Amino acid sequence: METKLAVVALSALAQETRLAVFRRLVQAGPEGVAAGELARTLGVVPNTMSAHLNVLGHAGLVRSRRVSRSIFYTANYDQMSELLSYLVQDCCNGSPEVCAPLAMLVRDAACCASDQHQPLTETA
Amino acid sequence: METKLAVVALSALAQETRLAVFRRLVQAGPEGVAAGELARTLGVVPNTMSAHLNVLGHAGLVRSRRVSRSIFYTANYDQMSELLSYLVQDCCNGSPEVCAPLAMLVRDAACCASDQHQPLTETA
DNA sequence: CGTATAGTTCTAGCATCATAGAAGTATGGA
DNA sequence: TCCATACTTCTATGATGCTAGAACTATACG
Repeated sequence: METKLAVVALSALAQETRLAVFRRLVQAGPEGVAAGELARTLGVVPNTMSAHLNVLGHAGLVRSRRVSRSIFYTANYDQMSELLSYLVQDCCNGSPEVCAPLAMLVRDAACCASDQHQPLTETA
Repeated sequence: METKLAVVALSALAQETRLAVFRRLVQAGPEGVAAGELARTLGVVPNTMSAHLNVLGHAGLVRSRRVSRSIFYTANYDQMSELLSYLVQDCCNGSPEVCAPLAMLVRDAACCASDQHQPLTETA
């Protein structure tokens, strides 16, 4: 990840409402949550929520898809993983063999994420 | 980690100079880097750098210690781990068995960090 | 004590961001 | 076509943040 994009992503998360939205979407999984429900449950007027979602989307942290009249937002796990990787990257330069696996794990944080692999909901 | 603190930490990292400083300190390891050297190498005047370091310190992301006339700053790996944990926490609520180990790994990101355990440099 | 080095605090100006009212766009149903 | 629902875009205002000049504090050394 590039520095500028990392700053944009961190700025997007550095706001109480947006951070709450993002974590809610992370927890919600691939199905996502409608913009209206996010606004309602977080006590924010729709236009403000829309502005926040726009910021998160511009940072690549969320994606949206229209379902009838609602617009569902989902967390972009890949982007989140890249951001985490960027933060721990080259951690403790002296002992990379310790941090390398961590970075890989973080990179694999695309759990139940992209459409390429299944959510693994059957194990529960 | 509490929401407010997470926002403060993310805000601290959501700025180009501060993000560069933090990553440099993450890479530098336990020894840290002097404030003056950070200012010089990143092309920032000392007082501005001091302000940035103050923000990072207030967020708990860095610690400082005086060595003669210089003040050395080090990354607080524990706080970083907590922040990463906070972001991936409860990821994909449907399949926690996938994300739980990830969260634990991130929590253990205190590699070569605190004075409690060794850097494990012998594996190389 | 006097001077140089290393950082910090004070202060002010400029820029960016968060918020919400009002208006506009898109979908669904009668 | 007409209306209701669901979001978004436009706009303006108040708040917060970044930056750097100037002055201040702390350490080192002769």
